[in-house]
Amino acid sequence: MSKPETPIQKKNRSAIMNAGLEVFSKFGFRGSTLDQISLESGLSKPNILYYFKSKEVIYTTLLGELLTDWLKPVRDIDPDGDPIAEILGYAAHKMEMSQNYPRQSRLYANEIIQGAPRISNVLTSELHEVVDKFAQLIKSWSKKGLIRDVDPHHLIFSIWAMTQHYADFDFQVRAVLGHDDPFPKGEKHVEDMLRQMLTV
Amino acid sequence: MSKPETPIQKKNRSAIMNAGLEVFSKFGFRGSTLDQISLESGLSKPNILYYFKSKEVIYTTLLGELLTDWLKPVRDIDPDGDPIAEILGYAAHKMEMSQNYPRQSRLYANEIIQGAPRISNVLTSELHEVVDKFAQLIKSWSKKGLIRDVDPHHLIFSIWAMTQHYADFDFQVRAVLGHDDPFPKGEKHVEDMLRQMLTV
DNA sequence: CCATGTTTTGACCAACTGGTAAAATCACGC
DNA sequence: GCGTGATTTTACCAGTTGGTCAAAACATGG
Repeated sequence: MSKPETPIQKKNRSAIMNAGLEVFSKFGFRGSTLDQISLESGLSKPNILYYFKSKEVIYTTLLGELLTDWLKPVRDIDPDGDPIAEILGYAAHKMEMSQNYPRQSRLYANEIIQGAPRISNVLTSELHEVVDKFAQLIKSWSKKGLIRDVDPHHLIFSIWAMTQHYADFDFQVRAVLGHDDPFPKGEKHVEDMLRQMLTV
Repeated sequence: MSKPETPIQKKNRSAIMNAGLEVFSKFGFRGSTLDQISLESGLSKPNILYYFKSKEVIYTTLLGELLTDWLKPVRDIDPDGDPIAEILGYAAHKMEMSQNYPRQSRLYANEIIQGAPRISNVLTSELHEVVDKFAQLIKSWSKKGLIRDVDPHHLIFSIWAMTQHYADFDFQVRAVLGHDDPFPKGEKHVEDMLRQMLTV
């Protein structure tokens, strides 16, 4: 029914989304202003509000899109695949996301640090559920002796932490490394780390 | 010369520091207001500015204290100690800091996510230097065959990431775990992970 | 209990904030 | 090239923000 989107709408909406991501990922919801988004997108403030009815709607739209992308790769893990390949594949995927979409990662980090005021329900329902399922799968792999005996939840936290670190703390990582690019080596390191942890 | 601090100054300054930490760690510099700090500390806004000349001074004072605490445990690593014990000890220390001082960790995370506008010089000088020294030490341990051959810088990133995750993403961790307390198990997991990674 | 320095408050300000309303401009099918 | 709806702008508003200032209240040693 609802949406025959004109090309100009498509263009402007996406410009706002992009500018919003840029600004919100740096300063969080409270620290960001419509003027910043206006400057970044090249659209006037009232024009932005013509496409999104409030600052909050821009923010929550971004968060919504993000959560979908965030949960998908967990759901895509194949219970019948090779355990170590599946887990390493998931980590590699997250690593690519950190490399190619660091702003999304920082937006998410900002939201969680604040106490996830706008997505706490998703965390306690959808995320909780999806992660529990993954954790059970890991447990079952352990029991079958296909991987080392590990705490599944904390293993998942480690994967998130290590991979997202390259996006969220990008600035620090580069400051410490100097001119050395973080990525090829970081990816190998994370893979190595997980393989050591999981190989029986 | 300068500072015979009266008890009342001491009390109020520390109340402001504490309130500032509470607020800034949640909302970052831009997202925080003096009114919030005023409410949190119980001091009126002009009274706060009587003790610190601006919002920025409160923030940078907090960051300064933080960086000292942050760098100290890296400097305390004993080059002549047992390699695995030293590295695991450092990780355990960071883990305790995440448990006992999560707000500091989140304040720092917020600053880095923003691109570290107020501490980039410290990162590229002091932190860079301290970390390089630690990395060299790790490298030398590897060469002597005392630990596995690992990328020292990325190992350090992993330790930071895994440990700080429990502070920065506390909300998510608890949402995923439900009622299960993150800490005793998280600590064991991180230790296990690092031991597997480092043991030859 | 007074004098002096310290601490706190109330009143205020200019800049910025998210958002509105209506008029002006534009795009496009006819 | 015209009319209609989509888009953009201009002008504006009320609330919030960081910060100032002078006066008031307080503390404390003599």
